[in-house]
This record gives sequence, C-alpha cells and structure tokens, in this order.
Amino acid sequence: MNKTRPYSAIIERLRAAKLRPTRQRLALARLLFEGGDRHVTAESLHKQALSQNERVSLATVYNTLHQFTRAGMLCEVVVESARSYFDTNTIHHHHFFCEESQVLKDIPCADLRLLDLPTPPQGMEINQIDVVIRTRPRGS
Amino acid sequence: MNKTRPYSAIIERLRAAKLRPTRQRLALARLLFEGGDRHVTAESLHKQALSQNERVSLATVYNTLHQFTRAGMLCEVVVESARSYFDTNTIHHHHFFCEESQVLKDIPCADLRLLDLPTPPQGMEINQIDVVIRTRPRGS
DNA sequence: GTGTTTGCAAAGTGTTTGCAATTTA
DNA sequence: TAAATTGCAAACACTTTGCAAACAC
Repeated sequence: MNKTRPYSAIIERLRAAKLRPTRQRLALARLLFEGGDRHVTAESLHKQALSQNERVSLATVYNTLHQFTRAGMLCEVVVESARSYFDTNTIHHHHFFCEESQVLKDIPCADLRLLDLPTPPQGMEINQIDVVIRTRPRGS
Repeated sequence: MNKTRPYSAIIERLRAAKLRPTRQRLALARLLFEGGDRHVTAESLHKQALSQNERVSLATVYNTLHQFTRAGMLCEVVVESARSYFDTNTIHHHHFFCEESQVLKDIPCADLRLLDLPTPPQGMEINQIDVVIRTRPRGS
C-alpha cells in the first residue's frame, strides 16, 4: 500500500533539479506549482509566503526563483523594466500585459501565429520569440 | 536670402513639443535625430555626449529622454528588466535583441505579420503589440 | 524679471552578494 | 561532519527627485 506522502511530487521535482528540498524551497514550490499557471514577482511571492506564515527571506525568494528558472521549472517574462516576472507556464507562449494593473495573462502559442519571420542579423540565430500585447482598460 | 540656421529643424521640433531649446536638449536631440535610427540607453547617450565635450548631467539625460518620449519623438523599448532603451524610430515596429551584446535592431512592421490576434481579457483593449525576437551568436 | 531648466547629491526601487549561522544528507 | 542553504545587512545598478543656481525668453 504505497501511500502517497504529501508533497512527494514536489520533493521529487526538486531532487530532479538537484535542489535540496528545504523548508523554504518546498513552501515556495507549493505556492508556485500547486495552483495552476501563475505569474509572480519576487515580492508578490514573498508576500504570499509570509501571509501563510512561511518564514522565508526576500533574498531566498530571489535565489529560489532563479534556481527554479535555471532548472526549467519557471520562465522569466520581460514586460517592464524595473520588475521581473516569473511564469510557471514553461511551454512557449505569449502574453497580454496590462500596464495599469500590472497583470499578465497567457496567450497559448496556437492562438497567435507569426508570418514571414524576418531573417536575423548576420551571424545570429533566433533564440526565442516573445510577443507582448499591451492592453488597457477599455476606453481610457 | 533666408539662410538656414544650423539646427533650425531641431529647434523647431523642440519648440513644437513646447520644450525650450536649451544647450543640453539641443545637444541630445542632435545626437539622437541627426544620425538615422538609433537605440540608446540613458547611459550610452550620456557617454556619447560627454565624449563630444557636451556637458550634460546624467539626470538631465534621463529627464530629456522622458520628455522626448512624452512628446512622441522617441519610444521606449522594453527588452531587459534593469535597463531602459529608447528608440528614435517611432513608427510601429518590432525588434531583434541580442542579449549577449545588448544590441537592438529594428524589424519593420511589414516584415513580420501576426495572424489570429487573440481577444484581449474582459474589459481590456489592445494598446500596443511588441514582438521581440531574441537572438544569439550562431552556434552558442 | 519670471518661469523653466539644470546639476548635484540624496533618496528610491528592485535585485544581488558576502558571510556567519543553520540545516540537510 | 561536510557541503548546501539561509537570512541578514550591505552593496549594487539604474532611475527619480528636491532644491538652489543658472538660463531662456
């Protein structure tokens, strides 16, 4: 009767990424990965952790977000100079971004097709294509 | 004999934007607008100004870039959290960006078409569409 | 002259880092 | 107990701001 231990899936994920499943990493990973697709900033995630009485320092949140990103569990989205956003959806996709509310929303890759990809500059190859559709509240 | 004064076009442009043509603004405007399409950061423009013996403070460069942007003479390009880039090409277009060298390159709007624009979230309308094609040196 | 603009230095924001103390395996 | 991780505080990079002096009109 191989009873599933709590968090075991997440612990495995951390182990697979060669990251020790410390209390802090576990807490952050649960917040990030147990609730569907999410977009967080270091600060928003830190706040959320604290609000659930998880003691984590902001520095550790930053470090952890980068470790998860390096491990392919998150990806970074650049939509604002100033703040970094991290996305739990690591399948290639695009974004709506509302500058007013600073809310990100995914656009599945299939919902937005690009035609006529231009040739990259001399000696360069394409790494990644990011489309950001900036939105505003209707009539503002 | 209406001899064209030097800089008169730029002075007019500043006046039209209700910006007094001060020594600093003139110098920066000449650097920005007299050499075809350019992508600058506050720091790169400041360096260039100093290298031509134009005395301008970095704070003034920042302020001026924002004033020019507000006046529609520049537009801001978000490709990196941390640094802000300003583009003298204000016609809607997209960008190649090489993270390694931090070089931006324009992609004319006509060279990259989008199909199947997705519907924006409830109550939102599209403001602007930014495509960034991130590149890397071939084979790296 | 009057209002605008500048430059400095200080403050601000988001992020990273050095290092001693703690935790993990 | 050896190596990894954490938290703090300090350092960082970039940007903005308050204000007195300088400038444009």
